Amino acid sequence: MGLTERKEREKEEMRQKILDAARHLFLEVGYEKTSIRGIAEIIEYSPATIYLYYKDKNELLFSLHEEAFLKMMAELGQVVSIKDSFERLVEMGRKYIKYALENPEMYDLMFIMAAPMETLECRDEIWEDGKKCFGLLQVVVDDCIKEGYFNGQNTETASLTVWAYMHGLVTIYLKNRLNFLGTDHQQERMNRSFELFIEMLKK
Amino acid sequence: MGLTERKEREKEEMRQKILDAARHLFLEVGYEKTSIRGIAEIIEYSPATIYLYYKDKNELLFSLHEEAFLKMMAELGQVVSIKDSFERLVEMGRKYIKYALENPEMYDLMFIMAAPMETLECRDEIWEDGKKCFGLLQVVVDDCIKEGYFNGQNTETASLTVWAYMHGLVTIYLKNRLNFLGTDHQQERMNRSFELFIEMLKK
DNA sequence: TTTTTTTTATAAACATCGTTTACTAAATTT
DNA sequence: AAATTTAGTAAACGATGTTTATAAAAAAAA
Repeated sequence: MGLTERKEREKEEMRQKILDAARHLFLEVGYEKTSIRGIAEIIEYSPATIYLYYKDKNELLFSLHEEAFLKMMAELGQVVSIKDSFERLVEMGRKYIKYALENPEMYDLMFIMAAPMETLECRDEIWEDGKKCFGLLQVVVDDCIKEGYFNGQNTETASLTVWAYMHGLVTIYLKNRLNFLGTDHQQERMNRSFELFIEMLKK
Repeated sequence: MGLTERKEREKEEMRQKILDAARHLFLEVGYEKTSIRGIAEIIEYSPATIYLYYKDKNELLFSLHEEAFLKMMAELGQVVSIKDSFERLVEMGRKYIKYALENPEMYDLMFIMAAPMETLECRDEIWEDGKKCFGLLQVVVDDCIKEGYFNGQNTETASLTVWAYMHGLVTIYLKNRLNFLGTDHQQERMNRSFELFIEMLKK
């Protein structure tokens, strides 16, 4: 009779409403200051209500982290239009850096924070978002391998190596560990390093 | 009359006592559960007393992070005995991985957490520990460059590239972002990647 | 040796936080 | 219309880092 459907829809709307508030706070004031109480205030419900829609804060953060992956993958996916395989990989790297630097809080959530991973562990699921995103990289790396790059290494190893470098580069910067080099020109130094890495990949 | 000296010594002893308790809790139950109250209980003083010796929790974590750097640098420094420059760099990489995997909480404190860096920012000092540690790497990389590696790149760029890769590799693993590959054999996959990276450095 | 002053320590409180419990009011089913 | 399920909340619980007012101990000055 369409009643359970309406209920289901309303429930989903409420979840979305909570998520919107969470995202807003997260981007506005950062992770540290994003509280359940703060979210509750924005949506004008009591804090306890949030627990009717999300098991705990970790689950909420996990949902946010899923959203962030969708956005990042949409941006990384744009490189399909590039014909040359290696140039496709290079551009993907650039877009990865761009995303990380423009969305530092989300990047943290996706690849550093423990919270979202903990919801997976207690249900022992696999990390689907990470797997899919890594898959995106693997496809491009595989194309490069077919053209003779990475001298015949297997796709997974080569992809992991590229990812590790990219991730290391952006997190060193985002977590302010590049401060001992002057506070200026840090991004220039990153670019130089990125170009060297690209050269190394060319073998 | 040696009185101020004794006072100074006692003050330093108390700071050390607090630091010992903090380190103990940190290694025992992890960062998340290390609280000022917990530290106070161990040393059998009131929580407020700790604030007579450390400005805030960040400063305490900063002291811990300094200790961790001393230990890491002692371990990385062992490679001086290796004659061949490139092999010295490789071994340094292995030791870096080893340290990170054996001291995950301390590694987090040194290179990921915001807290210790914040004590620097409010006094706008430079990050001496990071600078020194990076210097250790630079010396080894520079020796490699002199022997023709990194085809004539400048030392800083080459060092940053190596560090970024190493840091990325260990943090992806430590922060459980390698879980989508089976929960087993993760360290094997890291080793394969490390070896590929070494090959890439050989140009 | 008193008396004053400085240092050291703390109990209690403040303002947060994530989360749970007991309860009410509204919506739905019978 | 009565019984039952659902949605929402106020208040509390047990934490957290930190500050303030106050007391006790130690050192300096008288």
